[in-house]
Amino acid sequence: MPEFSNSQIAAALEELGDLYELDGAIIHRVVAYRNAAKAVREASTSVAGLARAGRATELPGIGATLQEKIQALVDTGQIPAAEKLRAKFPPGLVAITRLAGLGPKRARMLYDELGIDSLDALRAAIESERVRDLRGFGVKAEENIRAALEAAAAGDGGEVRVVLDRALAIGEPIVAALRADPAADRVELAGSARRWTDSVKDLDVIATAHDPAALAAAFAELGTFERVHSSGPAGARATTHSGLRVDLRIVAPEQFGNLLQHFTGSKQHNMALRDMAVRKGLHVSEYGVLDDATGETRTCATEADVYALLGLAYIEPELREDRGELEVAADGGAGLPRLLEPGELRGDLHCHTIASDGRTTIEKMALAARERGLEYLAITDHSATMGFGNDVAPDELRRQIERVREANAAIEGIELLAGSEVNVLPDGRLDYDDELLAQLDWVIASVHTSFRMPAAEMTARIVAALEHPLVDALGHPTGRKVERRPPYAVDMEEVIAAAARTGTMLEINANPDRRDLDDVHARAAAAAGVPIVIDTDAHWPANFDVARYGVATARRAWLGPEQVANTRPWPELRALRKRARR
DNA sequence: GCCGTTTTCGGCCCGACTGTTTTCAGTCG
Repeated sequence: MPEFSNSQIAAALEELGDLYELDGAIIHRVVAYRNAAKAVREASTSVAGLARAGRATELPGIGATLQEKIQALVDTGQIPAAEKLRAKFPPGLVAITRLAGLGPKRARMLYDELGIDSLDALRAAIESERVRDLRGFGVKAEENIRAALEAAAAGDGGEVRVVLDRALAIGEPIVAALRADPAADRVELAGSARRWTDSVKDLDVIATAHDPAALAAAFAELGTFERVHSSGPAGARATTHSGLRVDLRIVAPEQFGNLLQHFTGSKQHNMALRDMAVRKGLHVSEYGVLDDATGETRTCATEADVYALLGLAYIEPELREDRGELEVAADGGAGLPRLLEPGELRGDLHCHTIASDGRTTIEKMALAARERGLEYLAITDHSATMGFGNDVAPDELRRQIERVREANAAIEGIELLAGSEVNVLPDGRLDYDDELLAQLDWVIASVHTSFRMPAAEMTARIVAALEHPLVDALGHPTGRKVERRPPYAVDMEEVIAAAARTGTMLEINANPDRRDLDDVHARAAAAAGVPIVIDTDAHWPANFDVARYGVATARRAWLGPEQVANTRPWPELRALRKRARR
């Protein structure tokens, strides 16, 4: 029986929740499965291992029943209840619940009354106008289902998420323009963009204004939009030329804190927050906080007031994911981390030049890094077996080391380090020999080939690289690309344990398309005592500006400056490398 | 199905919108 990963267990629990929902279970039971799936997905250790030891109940939202079901899954490969329900409901039924406007209740009605068990069967029923006669449906419902089916067939039925840098490239200028408008008072980007998630579905902007209608009109007239759906004193709603939906909400100043808190989310954070509030007789919404004791609704001009009113310490937006932040904030807030700030990174340990697939010279990269206030920069072109740009064969690397030393002597104000991003071969070996690696100041090992190896082999391959005495850090550890490519199959718990054991650092690659380690893994790695490095992987001078996405991932991982190695001056960081500690 | 400085049983976030209904269920965020 191959080991189940946390994400596989989480997917099984999600599916079981969906099946119970179709089966008509009370919603709280369904929600319990979804909460459990979230807890499993975000757990910092192997849930399969926990379940086998009978300890999965240590995770929030997992009790005796779910412990038993997870144990059955990891021991036998299946959950009996899921097998039974799968036999009861055809897989096409779940596809129907995914259509816009249709949920489990209505899908079940279609199945029970008309035998509709697939999208094709649903389409046929719509064509023959049989759906309109069902209780709770009508002609309008048929029209909406027809549109949802067409949207699904055209491929735009699914959720389209935009990687954060593209979304901010749209959202930040909108906020700047609105702030500059004479009608505006306060303007803030809210939503998941404010929490710096990897990608977003839409943008939410929250504002106060002394002339709301004028601000909404100014918003509607920005050249950014292909279409403005609505505009009035309460706000406006529009879609950009690139298809991103942007909502502007304008609110009275005394309610600004409530609205900003609500629309910053996350949904999970807000649900847990409201649940905590209810226990104190308080009811939180975007409009205020209703107190059962007085029957009055209090409004808040700032978010800090909202949290204070609930007896909570202020929680930074990046932490609002219901990953334990509320419990810590309720306990006085001393357990909330002092998060890393962008200006605290002193160096960058991963960039490329024309020696491999970068687009400019060592000198130009050095000047760009210095301009951004960095004290040191490692030049880490790809190693010999890479197909990117010019291969850096061993002799070429020797010349590159010389070039770095010369540039370092010529350029004041920044220390240049000779490094390499060395490929980890499928068998775990590196493609330079140790004599050459030992001449480098900094060695990053990365996987760039054979992504589809089985998990056990990939894990062994990466662990072998971590055990190499001259590997200082592992680059983009899971190989994922945000919204484009899932991580390769690898046991990250084992990788993190190996990094901790060997004293190898793990990278948060700041490229917004990577952000790898992700927030969950970075938090687990830091908790295991692994030093984190945040690198831009810059291929061009302007790429150094992506550092903020790496900082954001670190903040979402609860990291402070002491856990991020490149907040230290180079002499201190140099001494942290395992080769210096032997 | 989970959980408890109200509770081991009886709760479980809140509001908007839609379309179908004669007062509300289902879906969505």
